[in-house]
Amino acid sequence: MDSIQRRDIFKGLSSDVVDTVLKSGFSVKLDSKSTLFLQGDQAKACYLVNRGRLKLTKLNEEGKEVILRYIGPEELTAAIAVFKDWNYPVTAESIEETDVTGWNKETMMQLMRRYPDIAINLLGIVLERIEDIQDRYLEICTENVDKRIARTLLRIMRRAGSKTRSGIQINIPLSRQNIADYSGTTLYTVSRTLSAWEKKGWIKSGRKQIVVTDPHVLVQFVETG
Amino acid sequence: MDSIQRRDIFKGLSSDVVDTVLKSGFSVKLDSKSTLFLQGDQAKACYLVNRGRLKLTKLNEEGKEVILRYIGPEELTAAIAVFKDWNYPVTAESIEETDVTGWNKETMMQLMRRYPDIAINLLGIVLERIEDIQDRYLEICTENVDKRIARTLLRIMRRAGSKTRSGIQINIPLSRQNIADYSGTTLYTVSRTLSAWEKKGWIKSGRKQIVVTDPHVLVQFVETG
DNA sequence: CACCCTGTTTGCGCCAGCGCAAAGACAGGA
DNA sequence: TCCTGTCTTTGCGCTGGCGCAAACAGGGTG
Repeated sequence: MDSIQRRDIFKGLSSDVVDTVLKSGFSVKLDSKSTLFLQGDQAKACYLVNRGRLKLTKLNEEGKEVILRYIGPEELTAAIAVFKDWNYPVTAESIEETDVTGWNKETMMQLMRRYPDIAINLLGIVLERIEDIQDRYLEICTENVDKRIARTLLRIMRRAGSKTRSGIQINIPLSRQNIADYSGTTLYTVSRTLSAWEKKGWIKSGRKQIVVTDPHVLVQFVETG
Repeated sequence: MDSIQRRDIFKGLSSDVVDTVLKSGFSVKLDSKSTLFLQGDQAKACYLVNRGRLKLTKLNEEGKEVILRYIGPEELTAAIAVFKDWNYPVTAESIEETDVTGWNKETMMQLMRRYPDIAINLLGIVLERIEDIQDRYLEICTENVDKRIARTLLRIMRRAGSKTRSGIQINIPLSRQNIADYSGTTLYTVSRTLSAWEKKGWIKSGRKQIVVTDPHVLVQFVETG
């Protein structure tokens, strides 16, 4: 799934062109827990994360939330903003200090026409995202909670994990509620499930932090019963 | 959601160019219930439906199925095929006699480089699809079955409904199982739910066919409790 | 050090929705 | 016309997961 390299957006472009493109964007610095854009707002710009991390969430009418994705360094979000009068379908909020580069609608459209590779790269990125969400849609339709929680941990681990002596550490502050919002369940169920796994020695978890001590057995778990 | 017009893929192109593009594709004719491509196969081409309709489905390891989308005339599918060595993430099967135009990987890539508008249009199409699936993902995470079934009917109705004296008829043969696979539930639950709505006069249904007699009250139902 | 705030755990009861089983309904073919 | 295969309905019992409530844990702050 991570077949696409980071900084994909510039793949195939000469460094001169990359410079030009970067210069045509604008820079935004965010504290932790601040909002880059809000679901429903008129979409004005798309963004590349340079440092830090964004959380993309979506709310329904009653205020229930799901997490669609975390966007880390060298990743892009809000490609939607390139088109017409669409609104942001999600909310983007920083979960730590974050720097991003933004391009507004017209700029990005001009860039894509001048450098078709940008449009093509963007297409590749969006296609990768669609695969991810389709996979998750299938999972939530067909698999029970335990497996979905396991898949959530593995997913996030792969994109934001680092090897330590005791296992693979997830470098995002993840509360039980966050995991629930990502897996389509509740904080209670996540807590119970993680407790069970901790007893089995599959993971070690503290407040808002998780170490997957035995990734292999977790993978086994999602693949077999 | 249907803000994007059909035949979007050619938007902004002169009719000469459209001709060229169409000529560079190949034509495929399918009987009803035949497979255009299979999930997991190496992705070789993307397709535009000229006549008929495709059903896009995705299976998990245990053989459980979800329906991701129906692809009707003037709509495109398998944009994924444009890139590298990806495999089809879904299966496309005709649900009636269907004619499609296909472009293989290299051809499409050349076309996009020559006519950036094609890449841009494709991007727009894929972005629309991602919004749709994200909406559905949110729904299945946060809403109960009845609402999801209602939304499914409305969705399909909007894309494949025609006005008749008794209401809006859905022009796709939809079994209870199909609706279940689209809504993330079971055929039993769909059957019970539709029975209830039929008693209330919201819909009229026969074997594999549905007429929404009162679309307005259905909309009301999904929006309020 | 004490306090508070936020996050986590766990017991308990409940119910939405699942899924078997069996009957019923309809379409198309012979 | 009857028969067969597919689709649909409905009764019934069960259970996975929800969600309240209440206790617990631990980091940060004054």
